[in-house]
Amino acid sequence: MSEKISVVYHELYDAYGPQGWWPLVEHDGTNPTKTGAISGYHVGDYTFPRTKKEQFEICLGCFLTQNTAWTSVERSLLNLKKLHALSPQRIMEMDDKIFTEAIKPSGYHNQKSRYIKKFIPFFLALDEHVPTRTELLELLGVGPETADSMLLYAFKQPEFVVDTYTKRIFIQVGLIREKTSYDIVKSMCEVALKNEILDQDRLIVAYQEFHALLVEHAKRHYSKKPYGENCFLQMFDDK
DNA sequence: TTCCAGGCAATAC
DNA sequence: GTATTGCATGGA
Repeated sequence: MSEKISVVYHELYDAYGPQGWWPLVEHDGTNPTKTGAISGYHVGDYTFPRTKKEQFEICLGCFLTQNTAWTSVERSLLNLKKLHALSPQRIMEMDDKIFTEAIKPSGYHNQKSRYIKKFIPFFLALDEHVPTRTELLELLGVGPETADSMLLYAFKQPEFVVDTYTKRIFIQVGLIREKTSYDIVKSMCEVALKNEILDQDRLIVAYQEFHALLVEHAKRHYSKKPYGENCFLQMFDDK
């Protein structure tokens, strides 16, 4: 099973190349091969986030992208940028209604606004401390995917991110069943990559790329039914 | 018009 | 413990 996941990772990497996640609005890099991308991807540069502000922007994106297309999230982030409100301090100073209005394009804005306003004191209190997964999961609006996304992309911790796309692809190629739990899928991916990548920093990069690659592949072949049309991964469906 | 998007909390069984 | 349901905008 580990071997098969590894094959999936390498097939996707060969097909699409490095993805440059997590996108940042203030970074002007692009990846023209990416579906639905406007800007902000930093392909091949794994030095991000380089500041607390960039780290915060990633956390913000983790909330905003819950069940929402990234293009919509980007619209919200650009609204905030225009208001000079891409920092935790500025958002706390802002009127709730103005903040909520700014993130309206990404949907569920009333709940996401509350989640983020409650998250900010937690974020500021961290200072240089890296939060644990458990600490994050205790926060309102932070479930397993949001926690892992923050840990992997904002805090550079070796925590694999599973999303609906990941499960959809894995079901199609016969790796899991419909009801396989989040934690099981996460663990399967982590074990598979740990087996072949011993260096910690490279492992984190591989986690980052694998998740991004699964999203990219799913956007192309698993967004509309029937899922998996023209998906080249199914050719490796032999074990 | 209908379906879907880089989920989560609250509630029901 | 697992299964539903509400949350909401914007694009295909």
